[in-house]
Amino acid sequence: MSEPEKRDSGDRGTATAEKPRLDRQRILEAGAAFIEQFGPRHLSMRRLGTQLGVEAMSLYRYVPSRENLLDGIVEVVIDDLYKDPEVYSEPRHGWQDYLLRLAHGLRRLALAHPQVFPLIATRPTEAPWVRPPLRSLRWVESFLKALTSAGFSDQAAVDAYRAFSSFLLGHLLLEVAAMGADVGPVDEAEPRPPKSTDLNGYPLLQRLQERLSEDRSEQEFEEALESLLDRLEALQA
Amino acid sequence: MSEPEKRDSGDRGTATAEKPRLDRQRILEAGAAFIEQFGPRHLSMRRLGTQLGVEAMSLYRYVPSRENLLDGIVEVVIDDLYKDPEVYSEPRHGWQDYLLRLAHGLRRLALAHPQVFPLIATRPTEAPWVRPPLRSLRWVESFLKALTSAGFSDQAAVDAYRAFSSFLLGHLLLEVAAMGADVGPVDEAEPRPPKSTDLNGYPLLQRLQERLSEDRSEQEFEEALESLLDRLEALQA
DNA sequence: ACCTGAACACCGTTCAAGT
DNA sequence: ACCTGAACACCGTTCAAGT
Repeated sequence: MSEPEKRDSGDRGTATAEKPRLDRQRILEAGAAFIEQFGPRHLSMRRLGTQLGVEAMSLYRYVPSRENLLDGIVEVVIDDLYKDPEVYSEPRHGWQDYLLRLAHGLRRLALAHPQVFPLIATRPTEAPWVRPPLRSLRWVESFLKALTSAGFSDQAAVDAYRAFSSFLLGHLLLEVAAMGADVGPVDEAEPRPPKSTDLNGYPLLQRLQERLSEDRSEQEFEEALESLLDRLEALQA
Repeated sequence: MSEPEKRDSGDRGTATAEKPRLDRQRILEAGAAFIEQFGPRHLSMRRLGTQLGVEAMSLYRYVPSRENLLDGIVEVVIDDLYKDPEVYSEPRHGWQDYLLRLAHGLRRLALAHPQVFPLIATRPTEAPWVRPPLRSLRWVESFLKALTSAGFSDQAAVDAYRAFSSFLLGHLLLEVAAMGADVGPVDEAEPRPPKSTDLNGYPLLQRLQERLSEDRSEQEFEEALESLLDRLEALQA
């Protein structure tokens, strides 16, 4: 009780700091942080081990493989969606409000984790009809409940679910890609040279290059989302 | 002239067959075929070399790196779009017809190369405003030309380009993923166990599972595309 | 000119061994 | 119970050497 917690070795000055102890959750969180910092391509069992002050082989006590590690990281990050106080898992002010909140919550999540989001969007899911970026039985159930309760037929609710997933996937993937995220493999070693593309022979690209480079992602998202909701409204019984 | 083309060694029965000779185009095509057969994760310089009856090191005479190889494969596959006789690079029957043909051409391409498409969708492009799945200055120019010529303002043409890319990316990525494609890393070694997910506690998923598993991708695509065109029509000056 | 062997610095993963 | 050292079968990439 009275003994201060200090071992004879003191702090050994390992890679990042003296970390408390290994467990699955800590490994997954460290993995997410690693990917956000260096990109998914740089995540190796060995480097993650070093980051945690441990040999790579120790990770296998908690994580059966690198693939499973990546799946776990995706889960850990997507868990934030359940914690987002602005996102409801069942509608409180109508289905449109529910969908708007869900869409905005996912967008916040993507922007907060631009390097991890491509994994959320592209890792295989447990069943083919569990579509990214929703990815979990729980959210699909929640989605279908919200819409059928609001008067959508079974088929209309399923169609809405598909349209909603495609919409989010396309928009958010392109948005994080534009942030320079690691959508697929990338080299962050080279910070992307200015790369002044040669636009000779492309008069419209020359004329519109400034407009093309403007960041209109927020307006884009809001307008497309609104248009999607209008379309879904037409599906309602 | 009279000599039959046969060397003293005869056919040595290498990996796939006695291939003519190495050059970049042949390597890229073999790479595309390899990915379509085994998935991107299994493509290594060494295995591709073997497939071509050559040591891995020989590839480096034509391809500076694996990254460059992947980029080249994407280009080779997307070149099919230029060869598609149903896709016009400039409008012949109005901008809607042009966009419909372009969208359908890309969908055909995705369905013909389900394993390569995720690379088309996720590899970094040469400029951030060159968005997948269009990916090339030439097509972006073509797109913007078609719309501005049809009376779209510069800003409206750019907005339409963005909406069109997001739409295609979301739909086609989810469609090939549902085909079991390698959207991100995957193990094709295991042919995906039946994986009868436990739906206890998810009453709607239970009730809707059949509907959720139905393939409605074509109708989905057509309806969403039509709705997109309606939306773009409203942007026109 | 074109391909290869050997080498380097990495991987993921297993397993007997240490504490 | 938890971590490690050594080993295996792979990687991508370089380069001097072979034909």
